Amino acid sequence: MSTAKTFGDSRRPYHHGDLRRAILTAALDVIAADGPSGLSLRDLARRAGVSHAAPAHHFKDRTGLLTVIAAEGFGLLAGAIGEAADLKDAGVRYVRFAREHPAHFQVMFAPELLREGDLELATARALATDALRHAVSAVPPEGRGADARLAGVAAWSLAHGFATLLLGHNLDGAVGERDPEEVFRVLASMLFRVAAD
Amino acid sequence: MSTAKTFGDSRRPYHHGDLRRAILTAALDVIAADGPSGLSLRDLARRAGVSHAAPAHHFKDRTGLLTVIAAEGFGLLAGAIGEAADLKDAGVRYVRFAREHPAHFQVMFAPELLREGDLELATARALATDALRHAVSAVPPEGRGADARLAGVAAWSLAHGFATLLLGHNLDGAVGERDPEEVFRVLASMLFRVAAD
DNA sequence: TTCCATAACTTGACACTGACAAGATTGCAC
DNA sequence: GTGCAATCTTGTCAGTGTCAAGTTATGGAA
Repeated sequence: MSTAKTFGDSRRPYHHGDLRRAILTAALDVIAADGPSGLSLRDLARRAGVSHAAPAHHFKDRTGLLTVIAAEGFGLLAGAIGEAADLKDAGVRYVRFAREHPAHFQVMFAPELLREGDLELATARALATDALRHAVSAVPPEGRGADARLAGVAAWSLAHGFATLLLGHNLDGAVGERDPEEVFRVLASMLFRVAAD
Repeated sequence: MSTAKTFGDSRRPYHHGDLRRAILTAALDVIAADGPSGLSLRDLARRAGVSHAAPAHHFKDRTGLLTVIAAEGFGLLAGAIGEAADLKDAGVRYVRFAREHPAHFQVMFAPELLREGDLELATARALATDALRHAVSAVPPEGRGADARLAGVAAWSLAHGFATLLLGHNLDGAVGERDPEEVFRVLASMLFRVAAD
């Protein structure tokens, strides 16, 4: 009933309660700070106050943990892009997602760290690409040149490159004090002049 | 005189001869195949047929090895972009560089794996950014909107995003059988209509 | 309420890794 | 030739991922 499962002593309960989420959030912190290479399951276990083998029960592997994070990321991204008004807005939301969820973003595009066959990952990724495809289809044909598919590739490349360079601090000088989203709006306008501002 | 320094026996010589380069190329192979996370100094030592601590003498660290690779990459990239005729060509060369040197490319933009204070890295990176800046300045003002700096950011973002997504096999479906460089040319044309083909 | 199947977690072990220290071997300048 | 510095080896340590086997709690059926 009370918070302490065991008698009123100082020992922590045998069951953590929400270890899975605790490890996930700790992992996101570590990745955002030091990248996926700085991640250690044993370190996450220590942060959560559990034994070194506890994480394996929830995620099987280091790869399993990262795969869950990637799938979660694609789900979040799909939700964000799904609400976009037009393609430029989708790009802005893509950049916003990368800035708000840098750990997810990094892991999502590090295929060598993921269990590529994972079902949840595949479905979440499909959701995100569908959302992108839908945003592309909303652009009037005269605004996107001959090939609609290439317009999508262009938009994705621009947003992805901008987000990646931003997270890697490669644009600190160029962006300066300006809001990165506003800067990206300018770039997007260069790409699709029809759907301007 | 002969290739075998020691008597005609089967034992390898104490000195490798070109261990530094041997380890570098082995590292590039591993990274291209499995990413930087798949890199192990001991594995590289085994491939080169030397003891496990030999690599440390040439690169100090795992970080040191990766920093050398990144610096080499920026040097190669600067050389490639420096020969570009215009900004679109610079973008094409950027994409070509990423495809021809995927290991370099990955490491160059993984700052958490690098010794950021390293001098050779800083100078090589400065060379590359200068080459990019120069390519941007060659675009006529009416072709690049108000801010020249933003035109550079747009071009860099587009090329970087396209290259990154390409290496991650995120564009396999969209590019199909076409030559990626030709596809990128189309994307670049969308960005800068003035400097069209 | 009792009981038990199962989920959640621990303990222990093994092979592997990066890093450091100290010693052995070799080439090269003088 | 001789000495010195660069190159490479051997040995060791702490840290990591992963597996196997045991311990503890939980939830539902009887």
